[in-house]
Amino acid sequence: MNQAETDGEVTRDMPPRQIGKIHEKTSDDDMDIEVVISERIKSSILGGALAPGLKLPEESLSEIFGVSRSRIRSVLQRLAFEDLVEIKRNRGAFIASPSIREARGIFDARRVIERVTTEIVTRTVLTIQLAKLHERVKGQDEAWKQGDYRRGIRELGEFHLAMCALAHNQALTVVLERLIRRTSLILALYGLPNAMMRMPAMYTNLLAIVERGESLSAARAMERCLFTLEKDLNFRSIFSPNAELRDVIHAVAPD
Amino acid sequence: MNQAETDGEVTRDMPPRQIGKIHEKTSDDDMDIEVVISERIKSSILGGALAPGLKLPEESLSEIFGVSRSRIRSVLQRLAFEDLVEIKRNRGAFIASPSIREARGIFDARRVIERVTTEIVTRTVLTIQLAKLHERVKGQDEAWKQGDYRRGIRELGEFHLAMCALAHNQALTVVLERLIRRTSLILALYGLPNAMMRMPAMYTNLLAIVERGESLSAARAMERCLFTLEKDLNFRSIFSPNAELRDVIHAVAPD
DNA sequence: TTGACTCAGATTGTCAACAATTCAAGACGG
DNA sequence: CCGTCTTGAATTGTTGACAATCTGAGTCAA
Repeated sequence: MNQAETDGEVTRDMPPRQIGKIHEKTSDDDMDIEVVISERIKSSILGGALAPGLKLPEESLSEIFGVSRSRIRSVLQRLAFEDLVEIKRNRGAFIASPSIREARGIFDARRVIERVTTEIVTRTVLTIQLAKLHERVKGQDEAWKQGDYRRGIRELGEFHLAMCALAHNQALTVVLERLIRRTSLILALYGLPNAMMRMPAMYTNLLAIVERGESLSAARAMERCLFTLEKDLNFRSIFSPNAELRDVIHAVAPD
Repeated sequence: MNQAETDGEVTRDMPPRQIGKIHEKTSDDDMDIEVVISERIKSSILGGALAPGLKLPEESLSEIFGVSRSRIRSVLQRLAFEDLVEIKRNRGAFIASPSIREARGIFDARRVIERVTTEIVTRTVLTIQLAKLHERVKGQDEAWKQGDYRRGIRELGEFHLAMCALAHNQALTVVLERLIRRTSLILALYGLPNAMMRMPAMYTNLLAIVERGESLSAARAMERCLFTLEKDLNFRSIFSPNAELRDVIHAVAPD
């Protein structure tokens, strides 16, 4: 998130008000090419199209996206900071492959954080503010039913993030965001679609408890959601090991 | 931490055992120059020698350290991910200047996490494992008394990190590490040396409670430590605004 | 056959020149 | 005097060429 601020238009200091015409292209959809590429690769990884440990050669990517290698290099650097790829010195970038142990640790950490935030939210939030969360659950449900695994994972992550955001602690939200990214990768690599379909019901239940204001119970319900997600991981997923990078990435529609 | 793994010797895959002579310079203290530069700048910032918001021009740094601009560029990128500097597109890198609001958020987040980890540690740790923590407190005490502010802050951070590490949750430790880095910056910029001198006593007290195994009480003591740190911030510290970058950075001994 | 060495081919790391952007100072008209 | 536009120096962004490094196949002796 920190890095996301430094590129694109967020950083641009807007003048307090428009005084005459300043520049011609004030409305930039100039969206940074590096962000686009990075999102594209991220989608491919999170869509489960790329096997963990797969190498991402700079030149292949630079040809695929039609930009110079240095640009790709910068993108890979960014993805490395997001823990989606792993850069080994003089050897290149590879799709990250989180271990079982690491996955367990991530879920442990999330339970610690989300237990607390859920409790806070339950005590402070107004029912109307939960509308967004209900939407996420609905979106997630649709996604699973349509077999859109990638969207399902995204909606699931955004549900948790939105919930945390209601606790109004910026630092915790940033921290959780990182953990959620990592979780999304884990789900993409090792999650079981069938198991996922049971999640929306659990989230609906969680929201009902939140609305009733039962904070401790809500915290426990959140913990159960996370336990369920963790329980249904399968660390022996199969990937097609020799798929062509170009085909795989092109096959994934940009978000 | 993720990034720290990708440079230096950690990444190098050592052969399972030495078979004859492989390379001549097996013992490399070849330590990556970028790491050195990055540590140097970090020291200057955390030593409080550089004012928040100060610009870090690529060329000045490249002259100071005698390396090409691209190297500096990469270093600044890394420091940006560590939240020590802020990179604004087309405008360069600046020393980060966290706001009051942000500082409060950081401490809130840390209380949530460290409350739990302290409780876990108190329930599971053996007294002998606390030796390292006692050392940190001692080191911190010495540092404050000698007026070595930078070391004091470092020891303080490492105390908290070491405590968290005893809870054996890798993911939480990584997350806390980030928050501690940010806290160190905040203390360097806005902390009051006099107020800091009271900390070692508080930590000693905390450790005593941990040793007695009173987990809830320990968690509360940890919270009090964090509250005290937060309370004694002074957001109007004065910096010498026109110090020469070269002098300031050279004046700081590398760690 | 095994293990150590050698040597291309491929891939990543680094650099220095060039292009694009920002920022501050000055000119200009109202 | 205020706001706008112009201009140019300073700074950052980008590129393509070159250097350093890794990998793996092939060679050779034991």
